Amino acid sequence: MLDSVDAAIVRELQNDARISNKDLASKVNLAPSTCLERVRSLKARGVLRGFHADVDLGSLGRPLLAFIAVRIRPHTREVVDPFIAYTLKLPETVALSHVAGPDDFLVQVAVRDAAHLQRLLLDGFTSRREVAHLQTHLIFSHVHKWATEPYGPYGLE
Amino acid sequence: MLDSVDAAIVRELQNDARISNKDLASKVNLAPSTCLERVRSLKARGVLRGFHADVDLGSLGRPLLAFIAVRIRPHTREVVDPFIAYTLKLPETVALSHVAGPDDFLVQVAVRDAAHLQRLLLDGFTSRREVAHLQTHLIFSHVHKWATEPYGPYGLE
DNA sequence: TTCCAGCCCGAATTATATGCGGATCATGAA
DNA sequence: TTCATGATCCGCATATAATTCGGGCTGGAA
Repeated sequence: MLDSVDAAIVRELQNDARISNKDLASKVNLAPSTCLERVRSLKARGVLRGFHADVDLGSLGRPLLAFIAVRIRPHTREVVDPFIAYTLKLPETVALSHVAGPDDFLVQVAVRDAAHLQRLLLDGFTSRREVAHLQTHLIFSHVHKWATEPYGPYGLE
Repeated sequence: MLDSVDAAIVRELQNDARISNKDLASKVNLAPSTCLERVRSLKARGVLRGFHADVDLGSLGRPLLAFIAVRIRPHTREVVDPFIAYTLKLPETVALSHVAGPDDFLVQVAVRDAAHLQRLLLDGFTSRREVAHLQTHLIFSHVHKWATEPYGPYGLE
């Protein structure tokens, strides 16, 4: 379990993963050496899974975001697993969720423009036999909340 | 625009935002001092927006993920803006997308369990006057692809 | 009480980050 | 072609930071 110091470390690293160990230690009131051990422990325990740059997709030539809701038929492991592997290999794919409900997957994609999206849909999805239904949701704006508060012992909810 | 060295730097920082400047420089074949300047420039130009730890939500007591598709009525700025602000303040909210289509918003939430989700839906959403329709999609699995390849000059697509 | 595990700290040692002067190179004007 | 200009890069010197390690403190078990 996480104690309050772990929670503080996690929060700071969610806010700024490139903070120096020294500054991090100072923010959570630990000596740098101790802080370093804490961070290592959090990584070892799988709490901290990685550190990633948040990049402006427009600068990468992919300013348009969309969700693609996909229904797969048949919804069996033999079909689902390859579909997941395939989708994750598409350069346009940003995130993939396997969900419950009428739709089976929600694929978040980043593309250059509408024409690119159209090509992706036609060539990348509807052309596949297992894809039974598609619905596209253009994304006007998207906000990711990088910091998530712990729920339970250290949350008050 | 990004040249190929910028693209390489961005890719490395997407993979590991806590890489040392020295190691990063070595990976992209630059001197550390030059690499530092490149990274600063990428931040200044808004290409690198931030660096964030990827945290295991289960460790934070929120192992259950869901999308909540929300329809708002009326869909006017006077109603939409406060709804966005409200939703982003909920501790359960992880991401919020304003989308085109029958649904107006897709809210990604992280909760402790089904009961928590139910409470969130009833007290946090359906109780609000502007919320006309809700549909919840439990997320069985979710994969985020941290690295996105540039599209255009440096992509081959 | 004694031992031990779990945490924490500070000092010393390495390693890294950063500021700067100056070299190199592509470009475009004369 | 020649020269000025700006952009980019590098290496070195110095300031900072990361990391290791020995040891102290505390609470619980025996």
